[in-house]
Amino acid sequence: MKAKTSLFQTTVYGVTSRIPKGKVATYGQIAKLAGKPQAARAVGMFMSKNTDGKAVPCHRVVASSGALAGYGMGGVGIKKKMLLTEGVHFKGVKVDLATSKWVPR
DNA sequence: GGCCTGACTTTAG
DNA sequence: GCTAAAGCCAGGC
Repeated sequence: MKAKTSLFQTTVYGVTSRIPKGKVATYGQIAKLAGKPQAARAVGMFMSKNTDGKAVPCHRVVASSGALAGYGMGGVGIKKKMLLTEGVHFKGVKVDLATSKWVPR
């Protein structure tokens, strides 16, 4: 079979899978690493279409404000819970980017 | 090939 | 700090 994964999707998935445990990245950050700093929406779409939750930690991807955008596997509630379990700090209903934001190298 | 939708981001008030 | 509007990207029909 042929993987219909486009170059952009491959890059986005690669970057997302690189997010370490206990850290979170923003859509804009992933988009930028993918080569399209303005493709944050497209990144989110791939996540929504993504069924590889085991290979791609889409739950570690949040909005630029640290707020959880969404999760097609149970809702942001489950997403938040997973992040908390991994050691991500939360600032109310949002992620504490000050201490849990992923810094790509 | 064109239009609509979507897990976004940024700027302005 | 919050709300509203505009902009950009890719997928699906």
